[in-house]
Amino acid sequence: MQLSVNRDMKNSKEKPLPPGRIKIVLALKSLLGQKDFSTITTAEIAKTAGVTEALIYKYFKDKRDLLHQLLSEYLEQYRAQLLQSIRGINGAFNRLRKLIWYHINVYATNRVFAKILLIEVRNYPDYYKSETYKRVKEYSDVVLKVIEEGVQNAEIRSDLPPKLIRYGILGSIEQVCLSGIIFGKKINPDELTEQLCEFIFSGIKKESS
Amino acid sequence: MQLSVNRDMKNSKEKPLPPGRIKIVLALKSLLGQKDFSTITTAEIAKTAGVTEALIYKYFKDKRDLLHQLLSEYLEQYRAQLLQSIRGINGAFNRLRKLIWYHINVYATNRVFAKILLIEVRNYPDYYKSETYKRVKEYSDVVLKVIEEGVQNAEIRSDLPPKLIRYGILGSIEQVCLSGIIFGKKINPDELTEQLCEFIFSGIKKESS
Amino acid sequence: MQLSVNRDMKNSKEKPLPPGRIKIVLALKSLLGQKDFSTITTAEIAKTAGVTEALIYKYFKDKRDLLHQLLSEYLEQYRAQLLQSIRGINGAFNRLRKLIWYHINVYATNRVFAKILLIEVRNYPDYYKSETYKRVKEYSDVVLKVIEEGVQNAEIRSDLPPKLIRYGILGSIEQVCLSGIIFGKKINPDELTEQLCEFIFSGIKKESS
Amino acid sequence: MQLSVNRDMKNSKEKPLPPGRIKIVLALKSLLGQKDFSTITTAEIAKTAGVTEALIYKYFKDKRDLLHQLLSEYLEQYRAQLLQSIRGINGAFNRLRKLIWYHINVYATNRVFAKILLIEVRNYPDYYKSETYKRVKEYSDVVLKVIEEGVQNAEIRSDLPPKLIRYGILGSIEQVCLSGIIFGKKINPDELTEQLCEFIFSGIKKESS
DNA sequence: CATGAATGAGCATTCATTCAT
DNA sequence: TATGAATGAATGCTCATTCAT
Repeated sequence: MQLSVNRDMKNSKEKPLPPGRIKIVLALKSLLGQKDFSTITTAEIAKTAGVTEALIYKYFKDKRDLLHQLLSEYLEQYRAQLLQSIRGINGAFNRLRKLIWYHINVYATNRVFAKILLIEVRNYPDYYKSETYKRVKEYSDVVLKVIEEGVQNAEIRSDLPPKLIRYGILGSIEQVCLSGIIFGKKINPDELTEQLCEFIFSGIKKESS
Repeated sequence: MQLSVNRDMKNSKEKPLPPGRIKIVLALKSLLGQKDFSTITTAEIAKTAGVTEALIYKYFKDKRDLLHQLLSEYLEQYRAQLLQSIRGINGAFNRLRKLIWYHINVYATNRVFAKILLIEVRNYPDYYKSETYKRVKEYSDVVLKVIEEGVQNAEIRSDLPPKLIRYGILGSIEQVCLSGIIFGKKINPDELTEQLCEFIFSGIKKESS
Repeated sequence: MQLSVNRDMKNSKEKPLPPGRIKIVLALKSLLGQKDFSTITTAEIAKTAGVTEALIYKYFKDKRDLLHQLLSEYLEQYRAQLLQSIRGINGAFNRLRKLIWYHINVYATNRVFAKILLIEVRNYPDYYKSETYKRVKEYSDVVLKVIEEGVQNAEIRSDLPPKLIRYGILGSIEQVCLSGIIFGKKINPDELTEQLCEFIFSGIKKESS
Repeated sequence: MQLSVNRDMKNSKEKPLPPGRIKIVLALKSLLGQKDFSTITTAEIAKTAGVTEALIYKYFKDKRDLLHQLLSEYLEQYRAQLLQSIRGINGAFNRLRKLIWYHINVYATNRVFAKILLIEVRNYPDYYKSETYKRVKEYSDVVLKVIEEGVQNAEIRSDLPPKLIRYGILGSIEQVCLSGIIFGKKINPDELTEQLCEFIFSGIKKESS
């Protein structure tokens, strides 16, 4: 579940990211584990990273951009792992179950990522125009694809819009994880996956299947 | 559901609060509807209230104290209304249903209050030592009493600690309302009450009754 | 050595000072025993006095004026006591000894007064134009008179200007008391008087006498 | 007697201090010549220095730290000069006389330094835990060494603890300079040194020598 | 690739003071 | 005689950000 930050996203053959940049992102990641983004100062990030504050602005437009890029790197990483994790699994429901488990497990094991995604970025009005939001959509498109395949294979009801189903799935996961994240409680992926699938599958499963 | 801030809590015959104080509380209330408490500045509060920043510190120890007092006033108001609303209702389950509905409805209709109570104050480590927390407990004691009466009247199982039941009820309400509050979605009190009661009642109802 | 603040200075037959005023002066006196004048706030004075801040400005032009008036009352009190204390004493040297002892004793027993007089007021450029400074001169005129009488009675050298002698006496006392006051050490009036007189008297005493 | 602030203390080969920092220290030094530290504002310091207030906090922890660092630089400078000035002088008494003169002369020529050291810093309770206090002790250790050498060479009585003697010397100098500093009177180093030595030497000189 | 130096705007908070009642 | 309400002007300090080198 470790995220490699020293590789460029689009093409892993490209030259590695400069060490200063890596250190900065690593520093923010570490700090986000301890406190809110809004209470983290650039001075703090620079000190933790062992670089000067000015360097942050060499690589990132501003403090918020740094957060967004960190999030992007996480998202890209998780999207790739997600794709990998459902490879070779047959049946829409088995794939969805795996997918739900993977998603909950990310939230359960990476609180920093969960906190950013579920809380921090949403406060900012232009989040939905951001590059980050694009990546979030890329990520959720993986879910959509699995659903659409399930519909085509006549496993999933065709009278519900796939997007609605995806919304239901991701929304439920969020709702279920959110309070755990906010109040710092443990999240049990196995149990939650079980409960959630129980609910979702019997809701969307075609009667005849 | 409007909270009257211009009356003293303990004794409605006492002299009215000074207009500046009222304006300040009103200003914060209005601003909390638009943005996070941490991003609201004293200058902003003062400007919105039409008073000077200094006046804030005449009536409140500091910015946080202002938030706490606002919350206190809400809590006292709601506790009184809550007591009023269950008067004349017979049966522990009917009382609980009313109580749950009332509670959810407060969250649904007063987002500012909900946001403060469920998110803002919790970040502060000494919240649990605060005067505000005392009022929260006063409020939740009303719930406890209803449960204990239900136990005494043999309506509610006596093998579960009443405090645990209260925790379950309030916890469920919170969990259910939290994401609605954070993501600004509508909360439907009738529907949620129905679902919640379904779950809670069949869990705690005595078999023999 | 208690200073009665409830009587007007110029005429003891006049009506007593209003209780609010008395309380304010008393409050400042008490606070000056604990901390510097510059760190004492009007809010603190008012609270200690049990009155509102506004009342301070009914009786005193400003915070500094309050200090000056307190000092004035002390000075008037001490001048009267000083005159009283040398009554019936014969001989310039005996009178001076008494006078020096009295002066040192005031500093020793009333640190508040000493601190104001020796430190606080001097920082203010217009102290020398103030009403307070007039009273200080009135006080030191008592010393001057005793010296001049000593000169006329041929007890004290006539080749030294009496004002210079007075300056020497009061200057020595100050110097000797100052460090005690600043560093909070005890001041021993008997001992210091002895040493100071030894020095001063053998310096200014006429050879032939 | 001018203190060069643009050089590092430990190693004169090190890179020079940034111009902003120098300007700030210079500005405070200048302002301290005109008014009390407590009445000097950061805004004033910044304006006098021709920099922004924020820069003060880049180089100094807070306003008080700036004062301490200024004092430290003075102290280090003076300690070095003091060591230099007694080089080549033979005999404990000659060395002490020089040392006393030097010390008084510093107070006489650098009122700013004298005021800080004798008045300002003492009000702060944690002065005695500060880095500055360490330097003061370093400085006074020079005095102690001279005394101890005098004892070993049988010039100074060995029945008195050297530390006591040092305390007596420095204490006398302080007491003698203090009122001059507070009341802004001139201090005559030659005369004061003469008087002080007269007193101290005949007190501590060994009978037999 | 990275830094040292510097900044502008803002922050919560304080304080002496005023004035209508 | 006394007060309750309100204020203007600071105060020490922070923070994200810029830019020449």
